[in-house]
Amino acid sequence: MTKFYVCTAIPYVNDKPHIGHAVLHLYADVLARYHRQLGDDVLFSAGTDEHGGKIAESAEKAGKKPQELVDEFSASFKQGLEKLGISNDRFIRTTDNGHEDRAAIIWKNLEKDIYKNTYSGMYCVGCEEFKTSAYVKDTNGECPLHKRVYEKIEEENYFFRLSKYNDQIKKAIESDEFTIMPVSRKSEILGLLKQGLEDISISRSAEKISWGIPVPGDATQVMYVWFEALMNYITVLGYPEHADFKQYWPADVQVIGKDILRFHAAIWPGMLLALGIPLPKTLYVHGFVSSNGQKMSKTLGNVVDPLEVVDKYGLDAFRYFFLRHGPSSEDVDFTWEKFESAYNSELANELGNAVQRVAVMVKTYQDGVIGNTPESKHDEGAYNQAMADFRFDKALEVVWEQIHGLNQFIDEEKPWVIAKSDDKDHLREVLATCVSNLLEIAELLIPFLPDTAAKIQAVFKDGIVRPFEGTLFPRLLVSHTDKH
RNA sequence: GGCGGCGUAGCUCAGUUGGUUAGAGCGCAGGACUCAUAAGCCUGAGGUCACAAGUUCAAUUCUUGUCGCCGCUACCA
Repeated sequence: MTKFYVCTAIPYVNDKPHIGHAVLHLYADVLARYHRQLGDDVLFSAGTDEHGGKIAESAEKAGKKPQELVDEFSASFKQGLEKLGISNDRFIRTTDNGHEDRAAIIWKNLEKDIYKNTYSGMYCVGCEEFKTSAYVKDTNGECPLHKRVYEKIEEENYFFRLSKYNDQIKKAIESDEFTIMPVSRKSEILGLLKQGLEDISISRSAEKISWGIPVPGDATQVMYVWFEALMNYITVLGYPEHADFKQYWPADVQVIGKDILRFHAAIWPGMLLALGIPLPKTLYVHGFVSSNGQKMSKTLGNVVDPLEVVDKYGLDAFRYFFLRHGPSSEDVDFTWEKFESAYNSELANELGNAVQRVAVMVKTYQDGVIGNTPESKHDEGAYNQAMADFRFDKALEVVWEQIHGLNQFIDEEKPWVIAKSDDKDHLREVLATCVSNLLEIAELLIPFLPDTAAKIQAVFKDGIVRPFEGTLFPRLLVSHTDKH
């Protein structure tokens, strides 16, 4: 049995989950479901990143202990995943004992490439990152992402000899031994590697940032949160000794957002090389979700809550929109107008209505009896290729072509005309063909719209049409007005 | 400043290893039908393929330049 290990970046939990997190997990979920359907031994891991100064700060503001704060936020992330139908097998928290213990082991195993040095620089607590002097100057001394002034920090830190692995990483990426998708991201990181990676600071003074995993053997330092968070992809498998690690590593796909490419395509592979374990096979990098072409932000007031969409239109409609209209471009643009248009024309009119018209005809003309369904097998090459390329939009396009084909078939055959003749056999044959088409479509939809696929199967499965309550994707009558 | 990408029908995009009529979806218009969630099906609409120059028998597709947009990165000779 082929194994398939997919893991998502673990969100930093100093705020509630947003639509970007939803999309991240959605893509990984589709891969997981697709590979389960193929019969692979799938492990899908997600989780939350919970240490660092920013969380300590948020906790203080909220008058809570860091642990309380991350317990709350982590729980809301976990709950969010459930509501989005994310089928992750594991949920790791970087405050789990298992992760903390194993992070210490990893640190020890990396020690040949760790050294102490004095670091001095401008630091943004928001980014948890030191900034170059040029960048500081460019941004007028204030982080544009977090709207906060940089702090000058000078301290002794541990450093990781990342520069040592520059060429190995580059080679692995160039040769696609470590594949980065889409290709534009591959060239982006190769550009960076061409300039050469510098060693990175991987610890912080425990005095300043106490909310972190202690550096083994040095109580004055805690691990830099990013350095330690990256380890989750193997600590969740029980690195180094657990059977799961041997079974599932290397990851077949790691799914991340474009903002953290550098950590996953440079630092993380450097760590793995230093540990002497294989690199992930593929890194899939997705874009952001914009709204009307603009970045979603609280100040603009255009933030869309994924759960609001799910509550209003249903889970599968949410999944559909981002899978069909997402991965084709750098960023997916969400507007209620676009969403509703896709919902009505593609889900309600084309798919939902096709299911309805077939079900009703079988019921009306044949008392619900379908009879023997012929084998329906379209060429799924394009679909599978699209899945291999992470082009979920293209895969769905293939499915929708098939839906269109079914609607065409119905219009050409005109079962309602046949029904008026005496040719019962022909009618039965035509309708059975429609049903087998729908069952095949349902099969293809399983990774994308699991509930819808199950509903379609439930209606047509056993040779008779089972009544189903309600409507698959009821048409929306009222149009939502987008606020600007 | 460096590296990379983009600019194609009203909108979102695909495509051309250079060559008679440049494609899809949405939107729009028209048509035939009625099983269905007033859904579905069919047809059509004709865009200087950013601009300029160059290479070529021939460029939207190659080269260079200009303008505009975006991503990464940096201040180095």
